[in-house]
Amino acid sequence: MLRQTGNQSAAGPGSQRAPSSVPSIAPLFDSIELAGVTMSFDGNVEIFGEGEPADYIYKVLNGSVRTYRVLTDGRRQITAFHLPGDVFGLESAEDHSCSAEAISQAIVLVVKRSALLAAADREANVARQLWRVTARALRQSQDHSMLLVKSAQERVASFLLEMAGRLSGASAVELPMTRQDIADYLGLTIETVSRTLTQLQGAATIELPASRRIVLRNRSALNRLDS
Amino acid sequence: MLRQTGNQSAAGPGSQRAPSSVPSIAPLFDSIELAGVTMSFDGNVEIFGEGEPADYIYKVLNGSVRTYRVLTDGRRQITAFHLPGDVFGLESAEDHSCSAEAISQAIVLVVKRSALLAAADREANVARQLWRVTARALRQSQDHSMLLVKSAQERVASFLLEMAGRLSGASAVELPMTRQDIADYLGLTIETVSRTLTQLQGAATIELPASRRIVLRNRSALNRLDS
DNA sequence: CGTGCATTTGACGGGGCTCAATCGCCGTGG
DNA sequence: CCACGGCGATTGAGCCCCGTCAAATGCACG
Repeated sequence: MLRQTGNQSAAGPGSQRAPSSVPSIAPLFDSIELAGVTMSFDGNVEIFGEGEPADYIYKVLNGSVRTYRVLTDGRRQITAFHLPGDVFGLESAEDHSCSAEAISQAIVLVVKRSALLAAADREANVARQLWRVTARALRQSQDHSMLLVKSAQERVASFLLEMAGRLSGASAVELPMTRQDIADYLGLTIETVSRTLTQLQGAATIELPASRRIVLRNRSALNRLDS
Repeated sequence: MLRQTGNQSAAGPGSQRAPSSVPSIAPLFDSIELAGVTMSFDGNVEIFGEGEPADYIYKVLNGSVRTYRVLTDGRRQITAFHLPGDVFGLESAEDHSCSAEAISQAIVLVVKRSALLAAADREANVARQLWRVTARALRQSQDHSMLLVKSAQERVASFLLEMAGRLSGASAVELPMTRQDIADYLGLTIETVSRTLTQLQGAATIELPASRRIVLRNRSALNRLDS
């Protein structure tokens, strides 16, 4: 198993190379022999930084990744969580508009942007996939904007439903991220997130066997809050 | 001058056709003879609705357009304002993820989605432009998300700077939208928007000769608030 | 068992929302 | 020319949700 840790920022494929052929399943990365390189990042290690040249495009194979921006006063806003199968880092501009960090240990497929764009020029199918993935990210970003204007209860309920849908789809969720991550994603404080969760637990809407583990007891109540 | 008003929703090019050749300047729409159709919409008239099939892609030639979503409880969140030159309605999915309305009278270039996608399949250059425009919209959506976690003062300051940059770039701005539009864009109430503006006027940061007209007196103070 | 970090819980204050009244602008008609 | 009505915008009063500050609890690891 390959492992590349402590690799700070501006992560192009470094010394460790993947065992050549990676069975890429994603629509964007198959049909082309872009055979990227896989890299592994420890938790809280930067994958790329805001403002850095966007020379690579990434796909989560394992683990989870957060992309975020930092305001001048230090507040951090997480723009998206990326789970296995998700593509991130697609920028049309030269530079990344946000930073990316592994949440816990994550294995990521890395593809040279120039190679992908060249392939897109050659094969219309690749170009179409590239556009679809970007358009889907746009829709998700808009979904996220909708979150940010709701009440704390609505934001937390929406978040739980989103995560339950993306991780397993079952009613038991093993969250990969901390309360601080959740708070920065929802535009709340950790205290408000925590209080809202215990409040939902008190209403028998959810159950909290462990801080990272959440069981959805009453999905319709959550959907009602989702508004 | 062509004019097509009261055209409710699901707006495909209707009976009125443009005087054939439209000098399209936008990167996305030139280099192809997609010679779309221009349509005119009165203020507050729907151009397309959320959930409707996304059969067309649009570009503002004149006037301004808002795209928005409505939450189940009736709250409206404006996702973006589209000014002359802006492209909107690009969806990879079959259906529109939001609704679009003209703010005041607006003239819009309409291009069949299938034609644009076919052209993208034939010409790599078109495909690249399509991707670039979508990626830029993604970045703008993320910028918008950053707005929504700031304080009221910061949101209004950011909004004024954004609009000043997009309309003219000068320090005098003639806003096309109402206070309600601004509030729904910033995730605030009209009262808070209004109070914040008068507050900024009191601090000699801006001037309000008319409710729609705003003069930026102290740009650096606004930048400081923008945080 | 002790240390460190994440999470929870509590008390309190303030920023923005709600409800309501007033103002200002503009078009219409007497 | 002015009165009136309608609508958008402003202003005021009160309250509540959520942020802030602080302390306690739980949990993993040495």
